[in-house]
Amino acid sequence: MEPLAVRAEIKPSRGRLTRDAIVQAAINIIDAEDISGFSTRKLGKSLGVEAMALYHHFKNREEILAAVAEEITAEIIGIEVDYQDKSWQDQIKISARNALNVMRSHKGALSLMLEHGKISAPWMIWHERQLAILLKAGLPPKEAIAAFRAISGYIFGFTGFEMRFRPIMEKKDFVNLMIEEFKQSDYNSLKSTTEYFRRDWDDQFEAGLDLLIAGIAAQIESFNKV
Amino acid sequence: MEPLAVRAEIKPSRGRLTRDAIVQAAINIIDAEDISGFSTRKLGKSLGVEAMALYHHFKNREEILAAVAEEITAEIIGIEVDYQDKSWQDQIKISARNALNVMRSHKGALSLMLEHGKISAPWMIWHERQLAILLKAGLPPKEAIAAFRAISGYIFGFTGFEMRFRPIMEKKDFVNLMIEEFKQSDYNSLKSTTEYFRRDWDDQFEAGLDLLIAGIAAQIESFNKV
DNA sequence: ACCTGAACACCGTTCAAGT
DNA sequence: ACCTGAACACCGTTCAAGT
Repeated sequence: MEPLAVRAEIKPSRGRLTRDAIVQAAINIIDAEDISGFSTRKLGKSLGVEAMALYHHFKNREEILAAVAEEITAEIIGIEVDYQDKSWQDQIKISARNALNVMRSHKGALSLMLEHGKISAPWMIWHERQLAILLKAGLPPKEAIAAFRAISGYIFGFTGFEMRFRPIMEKKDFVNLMIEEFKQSDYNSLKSTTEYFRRDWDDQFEAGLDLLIAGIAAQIESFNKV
Repeated sequence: MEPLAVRAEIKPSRGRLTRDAIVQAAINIIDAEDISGFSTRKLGKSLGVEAMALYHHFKNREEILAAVAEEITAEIIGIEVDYQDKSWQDQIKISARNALNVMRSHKGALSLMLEHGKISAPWMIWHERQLAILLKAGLPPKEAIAAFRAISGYIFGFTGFEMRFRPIMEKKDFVNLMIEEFKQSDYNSLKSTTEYFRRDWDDQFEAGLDLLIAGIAAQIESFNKV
């Protein structure tokens, strides 16, 4: 009979690794160090395991990153509360803001989704919910898809730019650098707006969304008239 | 005196490498093999040079990729023709379509810009031109920036999704797979629209842009009324 | 079934050395 | 000034072996 101590040491390391634990550890690394700081070897180490152990749960690195993208998509749709009593405009706004907030908490989320995202269950739920809102609001299928793509494109595009450029624009010397840059140029439109670029990201996000919603509302109205 | 043949062999390899040549070679690799297939060693080999020679022209891999992102941004704004006689709506549409076309010809462009893009000269020209159109159309600075961000966000977000999901959706068995997937679900909105998803990308891009333009036009009108 | 160790082919980057 | 060769610390992944 073997000493219990040894069994006790080995037992908890048996089957300890799960897909969920791996995905969570991967998200932690990517949040802290960006995608460029992610490696299967680091991931293994953070789980107290050799990197090769991961291959028992995932086919390869690509599949791990696809699972991370799916998990973040699940986070985006998961925090959506019941809002059936709200107008379609408010429903669009609430889910858009949720998406923005989740992406803000995972800086590399968008690149991850664009490079490794699959058509996953949460991704389909996102489609389903947005389409349901737009169809119920009165858009025919074809127009609903165009509106859906416009909204999703805007949300993720805006977020992508914010993630990349906001830190640069919010640096103390950004405006001075730009003014210096513009001195010998004729970038008059940029000159007159530079100061606004670094402020009010939340308001700007909402304002852009309102433009889109106004366009959609006008289209719904035109359909109702016929 | 040394034999000329040797000098002739060595001479053309002296100063052969330029930043432009490196960037072009990098674009070729990324277009053909995606970002994941890019390495400084491959890049060197494609130029007939050791990878370490690149370090004389660029500080590191990151700087090469930033230069690639800048070059593609230059392509996006470079093909914009003179359109001063068009309406602001058409000017927005033409430049949006140009951006879409360039991104279509460089599959990995968006990820590249979001991960390695800097506030470069062509990037500023893009801002300047779009803002000039919107300011001239009648928007105050703050609203012009919101509209600019909405348009740019939409263009790049839509394009990002198209690059990632269009190839998947256009596969022959996509609709069947989705129908199979939906059989035991209540994704009713998706069910009724699945077929539309794979078609008419150009029309959908235009339709989404029209929604945004309609919203902006309404806002301009409201400013004119005051 | 689940994990390790050794190995392979590949990375980015440095540094001293060559011309 | 521009490029190479050797070296270093890292990759992703495979495979046979351990429990």
